[in-house]
Amino acid sequence: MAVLGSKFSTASSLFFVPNQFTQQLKAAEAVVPLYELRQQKKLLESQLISSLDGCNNLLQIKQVHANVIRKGLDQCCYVLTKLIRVLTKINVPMDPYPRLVFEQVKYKNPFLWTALIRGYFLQGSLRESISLYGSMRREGIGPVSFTFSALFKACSEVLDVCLGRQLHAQTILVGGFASDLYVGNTMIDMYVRCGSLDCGRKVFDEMPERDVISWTELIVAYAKKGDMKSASRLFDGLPLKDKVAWTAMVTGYTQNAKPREAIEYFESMQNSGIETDEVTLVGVISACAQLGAVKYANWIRDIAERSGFGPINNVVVGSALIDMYSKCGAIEDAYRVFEGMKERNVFSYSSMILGLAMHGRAHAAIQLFHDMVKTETKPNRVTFIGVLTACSHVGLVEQGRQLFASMEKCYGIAPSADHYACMVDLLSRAGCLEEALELAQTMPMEPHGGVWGAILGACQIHRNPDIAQLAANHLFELEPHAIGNYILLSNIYASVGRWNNVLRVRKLMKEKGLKKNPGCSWMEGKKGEIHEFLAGDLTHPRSIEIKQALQDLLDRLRANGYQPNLSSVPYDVSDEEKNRILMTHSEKLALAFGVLTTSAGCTIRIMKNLRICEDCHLFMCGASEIIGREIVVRDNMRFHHFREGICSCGNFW
DNA sequence: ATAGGGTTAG
Repeated sequence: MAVLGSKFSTASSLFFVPNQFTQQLKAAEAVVPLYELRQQKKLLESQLISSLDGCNNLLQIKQVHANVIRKGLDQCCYVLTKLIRVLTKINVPMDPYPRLVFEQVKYKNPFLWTALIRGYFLQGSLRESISLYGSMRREGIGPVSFTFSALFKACSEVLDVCLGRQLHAQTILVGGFASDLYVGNTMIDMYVRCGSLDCGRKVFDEMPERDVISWTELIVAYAKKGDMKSASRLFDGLPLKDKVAWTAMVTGYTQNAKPREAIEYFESMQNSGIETDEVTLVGVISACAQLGAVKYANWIRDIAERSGFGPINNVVVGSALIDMYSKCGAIEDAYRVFEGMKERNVFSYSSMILGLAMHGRAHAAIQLFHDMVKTETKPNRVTFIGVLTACSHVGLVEQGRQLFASMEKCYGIAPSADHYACMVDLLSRAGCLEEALELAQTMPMEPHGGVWGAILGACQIHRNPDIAQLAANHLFELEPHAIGNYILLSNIYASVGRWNNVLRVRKLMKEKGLKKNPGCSWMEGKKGEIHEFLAGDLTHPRSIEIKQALQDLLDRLRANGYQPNLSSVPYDVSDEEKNRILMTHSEKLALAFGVLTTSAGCTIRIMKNLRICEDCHLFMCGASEIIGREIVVRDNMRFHHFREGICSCGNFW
């Protein structure tokens, strides 16, 4: 090949020596079979590599290795590098097997060296790894930037920032590598993954040359830390913004609970002519899920479908859409997406199960779980959270116990504190407060806020101020600033008329400088605009009409047997005053507005920032019957579908 | 070959 190459390697041979032209042709003919041979070898290599990719045990790898030797590729660094990497992946000790593979190659390239160095490193033989790095240098092979990239990658995998720093020093010592773009980028990534964002930033600032990857790495790091200000400042300075960088911003805002900004960035991204892919879509879909607005939900779904990443063929987009529609209150749409998907994985099932549970369709959720385990998709910890939540919302204590027991026995999943929290929730809601308390006190790990919070919540349903105080004591330690716990405890005391205790809790809140969140409800208008209602607030332009509509509703409800639940007012005031306060609750204002502005037969959808109170719940039940409409309320916990006087939660929330 | 992604309960 080298001989042939030299024969027509210069232009002069072609143009100035005519009698060589025929030689050229002959040479070309000779090249063709060689070329084919090369293609064949390439094909063979890639076949062997993909079969190595499919290996997950030593025996399979050894078979492929035998095949490699039979085909005469026992000196091919490309394939053997892969072999060593696969052996590393399944944790085969570097000595002796991978080491032997390495030794048998006469001309080792830097990739092969690096594979072995990385292998030793990942298996904890740091010294061997460093000494190999020394031998490599003595043999005059590198290091190449790739070696450092691999080593930094290894550092970030084992989160060893100390060694990372030493290697960083090496890159400067050896000379030149600290300014290499690849090395720099992997260094940034290493520091960032190890939690040293500032060091990553320093590397970035000192790099003589940066590319969009360097920028994006840092943007993501700032976003993950919750510092969107720094992230967006960097992004603004980025000269060439590509798809990944834009997506990092969209997703960053989503992950920091800023859905409107995420959607804004997505729109600017589209306006800049950057194409959308599935990763971007997933970020925006999550943002729409947080917004909870059906209008946006349909908007992004359309975009997904038009861009060729629709839910039918794309399992990730599909799963995100299921979650989004559930959180927008459109559980039917969520189910239609689920049904239409060609492929479903554990995310799709878990999202659907959680969605059904959130909407009070517990039996459907449990049924879906049983359907799921008949398929090849194995449930994971999140799936169990979903199905246990479902049990708890309909009070299926026995079924919940069985499922909980089956986690470890049938699926090899050790219950986590969160799963215990579900069980405690299930028991305490069902009225077994003592048993729930005992489980919280005997569970194998320290109970977290979720566990005590479940008990506290159930104490309101079952009017048990003593256990409530006990749970609250734990909560005040674990979450001293979570205002909801204080309010809940005070409401529990209020509901049984222990006003002294109510005052004590209020005083505690005051001492800690905690202020009650005002209740707030909102509705999506016909054009997608948001109408917001604060408790007791009459600043809406149509508040006179709203007040009148609410009064009409109240009169009709009373005529139908509704009696206001006065214990929902946590103040020690007259019954008359209690009656008045109840009618200022924000969800009632929103309901009256909904009655005024939507046409008959149309579902009224209300969102609320706090948990719906008992009286409003009762009121909604009655209203759904009287006006003959479905009312959907999303409170901070879950969805309530009120239809013909009955709520999907079975008065159990 | 170094950058971006979906489900979590009170």
